[in-house]
Amino acid sequence: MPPTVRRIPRPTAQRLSLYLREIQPLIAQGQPTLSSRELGEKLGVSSAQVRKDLAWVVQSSQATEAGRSGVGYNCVKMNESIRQVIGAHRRRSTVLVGAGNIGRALLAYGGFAQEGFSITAIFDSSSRMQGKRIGTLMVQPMSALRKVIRTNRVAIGILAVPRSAAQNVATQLCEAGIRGILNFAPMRISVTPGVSVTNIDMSVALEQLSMDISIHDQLRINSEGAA
Amino acid sequence: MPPTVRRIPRPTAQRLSLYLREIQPLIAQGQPTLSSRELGEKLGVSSAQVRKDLAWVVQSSQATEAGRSGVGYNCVKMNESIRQVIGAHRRRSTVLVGAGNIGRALLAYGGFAQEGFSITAIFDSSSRMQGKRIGTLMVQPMSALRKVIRTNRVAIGILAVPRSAAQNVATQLCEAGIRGILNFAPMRISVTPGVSVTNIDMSVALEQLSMDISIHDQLRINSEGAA
DNA sequence: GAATGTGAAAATATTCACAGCG
DNA sequence: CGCTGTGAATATTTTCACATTC
Repeated sequence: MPPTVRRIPRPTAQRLSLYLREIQPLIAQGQPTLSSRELGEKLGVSSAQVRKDLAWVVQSSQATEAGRSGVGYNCVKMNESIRQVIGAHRRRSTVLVGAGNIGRALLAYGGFAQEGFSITAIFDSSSRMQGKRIGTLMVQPMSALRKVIRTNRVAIGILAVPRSAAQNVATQLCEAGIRGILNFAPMRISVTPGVSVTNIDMSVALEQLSMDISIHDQLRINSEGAA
Repeated sequence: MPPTVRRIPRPTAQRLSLYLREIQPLIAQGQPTLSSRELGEKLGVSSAQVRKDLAWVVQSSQATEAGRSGVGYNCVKMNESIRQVIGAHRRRSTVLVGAGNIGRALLAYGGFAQEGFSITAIFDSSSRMQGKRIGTLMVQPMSALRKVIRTNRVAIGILAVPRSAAQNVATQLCEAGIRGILNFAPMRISVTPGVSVTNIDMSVALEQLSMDISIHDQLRINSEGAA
């Protein structure tokens, strides 16, 4: 039996995306290598952390070559290996459900295409939206969802509908055989086993920030009192 | 000397927002109490975890009363205590910089007001947007930013501008004395010490999801191979 | 010298399990 | 009973520190 292949740690996984975004511009400007210290400083992460993370990448991607002592990591190689681990080495097609502001913001951002994700189709339940063009895509009725996902083997559904509709749409996505859902609705959705969900929840983020501010305040008060 | 008051753990902090959202509808329907098991099941968290988290809330908020054995937690009391810990017990005023799709999505969502956050003003550097009304607010020029933040003691800046403008605006927010920034730009921003930042990064989220899907695939393959 | 790669140590976070309360 | 509160045990993640390589 192989010695229990441990899964990639979640915090590591999150940082890999950040590394990717730092590395890419460097490749564009032709920088050949990058040290763990340099990369870490850009992101406020310790160099040891970067090396541990990249060690996971090398292991998981079965890359032939890793970093070089005294030199650093090869930017191009690292980019490829990280993208392979992330699963962004081949394009993943997505559908967007909900043609409201969030949906349009995503389309406008566009950085996705560069990262290997492409939006295949847009759906909206409102007949007012249907048939409208957003960018190069036409908004389709929900009735077309299942077929589009099946025939294009769409992996990811982006759920950008109001809370009240979210669970219903999530269920439809699951039934159509989606593999993962990026959920912008401010609620937990339940899905078929085997379907992954990532939540982007602006209320939670705002409250997190508020809490950080409160904590900061308390530290300030404490240190003033102590000093 | 007090026995080193440990800071609230970050994962706990994130879950508190989720607890809040589950509790609020229950209060509205008049449910008096909630057990850690019930709350945990709604969110896929163990009951022990919920109790540990709520123990932090009780400690940090210096609440007089906590849960009751055999009964559960008082919904109303818990709501108040959590909001106090989060710093949402009194309204925090925010400004929105960037009147694009993300900004409008935030305004349209509106759930913030209910949670104790209110958007005081909107700014945009484009003269095309300036003077336009979005909801009840008028888009103001960047030149007004500093004064509005100072005079209204605005705590939070929501940064919804393109990547290229993000660092510049962040710096302006810091100089105006902002306490925290909710950053939607797909990059790390650097800020004055003492200013908190929370990032909402859609690329990172999408890649996280992609990775989860890949991992799922591998498990499937492995277990098929093993079986 | 400058950097990687990595065990070992430390710090954090989660789960267990049970005494004790209502 | 059912449920909280919490130490103790476990698991996970980060940091340290150093032998090793270029």
